[in-house]
Amino acid sequence: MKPEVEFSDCMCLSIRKASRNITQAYNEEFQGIGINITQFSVLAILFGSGKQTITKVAHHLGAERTTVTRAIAILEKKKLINIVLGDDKRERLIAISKKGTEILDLARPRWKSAQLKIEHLLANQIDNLRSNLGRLHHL
Amino acid sequence: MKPEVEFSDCMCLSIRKASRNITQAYNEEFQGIGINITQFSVLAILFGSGKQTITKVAHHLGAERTTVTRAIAILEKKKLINIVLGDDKRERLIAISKKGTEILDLARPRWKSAQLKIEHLLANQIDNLRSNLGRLHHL
DNA sequence: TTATGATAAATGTATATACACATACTAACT
DNA sequence: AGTTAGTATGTGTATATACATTTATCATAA
Repeated sequence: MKPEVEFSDCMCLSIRKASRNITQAYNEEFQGIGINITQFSVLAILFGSGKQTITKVAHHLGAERTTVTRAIAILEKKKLINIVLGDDKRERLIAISKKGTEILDLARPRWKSAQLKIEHLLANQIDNLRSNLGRLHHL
Repeated sequence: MKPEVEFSDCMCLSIRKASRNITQAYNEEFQGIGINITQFSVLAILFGSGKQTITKVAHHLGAERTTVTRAIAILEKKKLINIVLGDDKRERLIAISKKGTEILDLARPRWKSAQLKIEHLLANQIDNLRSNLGRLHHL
């Protein structure tokens, strides 16, 4: 009765598929706002935690630093952030701009709408899912 | 007692982070094999379900068609697949090659090892997680 | 002060992802 | 046959992701 591990059960496939689905769902909500969920995430962190280095933003997001570097470049091009050199001149300190705050205000209810759809879909399973996703950080 | 929806609870962030973690875990197992988990997925589908169009591979993976087009191009460059025109000349039929089968054989135990690590980590929660990820396909 | 090791960040390269658009072919209707 | 709608795929562009390497700066020991 040994349970065979089947490729069709690949957890990597499952989670990547779910990740694509969710990302698209959020991005659909953001249609016409001028930012996507990735950019929203960065702006929300900057708004909530204030001016900080790219490395710290990456930690907040749980993302690779160089990935965040590229995201920051996009936000800079869109004038949604301001960048200044730190006292430590290796650092670049990133802060949300006025325009960034305005767009963030526009985007917040869209985010909430997407989030509520998922919470509704998952109903009582949401904390469970969150907890299980959390375990995967220990890989 | 209204539960406020907080950005720190963003499901999109959680799942994308988990997706990155898992993908990296699988890819670490694949070190030195010459393929990554994405390529493994495509080869495994071709091996299991035989020669088929790009569109069908995309359906199997639950991925965007054009994403699969790019993945197929990489596998072709690596000589891990063979491509022939279908009777319907719009179609390109993709089949795993001899070299592809050999690498798949090498990769299978690596995949299983990564998969077992996750199943072990999640223990009795695995079916639960799978089921919850499945629900997200209805977005 | 200089040499050295550590840290912050950028860049090069490859791949993953999505969407809009273009192309080629098929099928079906007239 | 000619038109037209639908289908399979490719390509352009933008962004996301990861890893290796490089550059600039800082901190510290000699």
